[in-house]
Amino acid sequence: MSVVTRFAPSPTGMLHIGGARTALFNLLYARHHKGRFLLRIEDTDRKRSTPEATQAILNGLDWLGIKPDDAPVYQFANAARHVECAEQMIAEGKAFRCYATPEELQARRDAGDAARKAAKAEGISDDERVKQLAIANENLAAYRSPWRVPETPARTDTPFTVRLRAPDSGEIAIEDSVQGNVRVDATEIDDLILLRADGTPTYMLSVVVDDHDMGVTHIIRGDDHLRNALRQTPIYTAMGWDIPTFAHIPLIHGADGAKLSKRHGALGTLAYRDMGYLPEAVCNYLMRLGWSHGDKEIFSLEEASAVFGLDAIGKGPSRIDFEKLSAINGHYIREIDHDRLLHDLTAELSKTSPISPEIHEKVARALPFMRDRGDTLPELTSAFDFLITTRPLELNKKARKALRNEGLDRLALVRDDIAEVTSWTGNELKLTLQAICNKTGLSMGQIGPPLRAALTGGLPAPDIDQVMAWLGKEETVARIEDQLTANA
RNA sequence: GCUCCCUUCGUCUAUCGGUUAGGACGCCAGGUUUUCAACCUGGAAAGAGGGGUUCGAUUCCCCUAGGGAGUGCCA
Repeated sequence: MSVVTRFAPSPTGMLHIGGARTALFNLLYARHHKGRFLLRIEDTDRKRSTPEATQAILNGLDWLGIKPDDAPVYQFANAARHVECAEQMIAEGKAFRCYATPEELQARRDAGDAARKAAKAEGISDDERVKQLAIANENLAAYRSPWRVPETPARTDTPFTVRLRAPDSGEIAIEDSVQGNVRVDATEIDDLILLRADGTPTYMLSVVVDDHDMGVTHIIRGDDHLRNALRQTPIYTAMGWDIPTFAHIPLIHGADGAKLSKRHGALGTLAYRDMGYLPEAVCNYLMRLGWSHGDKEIFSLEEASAVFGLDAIGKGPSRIDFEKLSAINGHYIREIDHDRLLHDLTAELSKTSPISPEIHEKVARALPFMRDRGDTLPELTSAFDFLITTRPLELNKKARKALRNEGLDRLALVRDDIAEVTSWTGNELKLTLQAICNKTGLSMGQIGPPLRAALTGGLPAPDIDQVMAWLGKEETVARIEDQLTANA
């Protein structure tokens, strides 16, 4: 049987980093088994689902390079089918109509909670406490069965929900590829609601029906759904369907170990793009969060899918670490295609002010030698400041110091020889500087600093001969002249 | 509260009863050096605690502590 996986987000917000990783794992698993990876938008909550959120999710996946093998399925479009299944379960006595109102249900829950709290708060004997707890639990258990109406009388006058008739006794168990064998007593599983009072299907029903209809064989999702897997298996059983393989992966936490919040990184995936991260870096980082393959750190999607397996996923939650994300991003900044990096870089540069064709050309020339000067696009961008800055240069403290007294003399000393260079290449300029050293008896340590100060204003920059080559003769000489005249 | 799950350097992780407990990020030191990076070399850094099982436990079992998830007519 061919593997089918799916990613099933609900369109109520951005595609956050945890969702992206879940999608990634599903993709990787399907690829590894030469199966199919599908996307389903779980929009059954009409109040909270928005088209904007759907688009944001689609865009986020697209940016990461996570492409489903088929058009997305919109869950709400299958509502009629879901209702049909619920009705079949009613007809077969596997589901029932429940006439309890939300208020009644809440009252029951409150009563149970209150009794339990009271038992805990008051200083009472163990015997008494056990008794009270028993009463409280009985109250809670009571909310399973009293509303079961076997004959399902036609009571159209009262609103009702449709509930699954969950097993009353025994054990419900799933064999989870990540969590292992998870079993729970049947009394722990409630008669979950299949159809709301307004007749619409709930998530619980819809996922099961859609997963079955889409032929999903492996459900890989966050472990906040582990409990749901236990609750959903009775639906599969009631419908006489095969239960798919589950794999509940641990959630991602913020750097402080707490649940991911807006503060940490529960940002939309696209926010990472805007922060200057490359999609392959985000993918790579996400893959390694909770999954590993020996000591290997760098994976392309292809490399990862070749070796991906559920058994290598850890059970504990992992924390997001932006330092490491940046380091991996740096790796990819050094690796990706020149034109693409140039494109991204100029886009980043243009954010502050539009750049001229001349500057663009200089940046393009310098880029191959500048790649290791930043792990993210903004960092890399600022490394080009010395090139982009306009005359007259503003000198920082260090540069001013380098251009005092003998520094200025030395600058004057090199000016003519540099101005006479005809073949304006880094190599030629390097030789020129060496020749000046030989001629004057000065060292690079003596002529370098003032020259650098004049050319960069003190901004960080690579080798001075390269700097001159990229600036071009005209700009180089002009920057030197600026300092000589300003300090004359 | 209850149910279920988890626990190796600060972080991500390797180890599938016997290792000087390995790698990566970060950190520290040194080297290189005309600035700042990069780069190279080296270093510090971990089995939550307590009981078992075993010739031998990070590894298997139990307890405790800590953390997480769930407990909706949300998904």
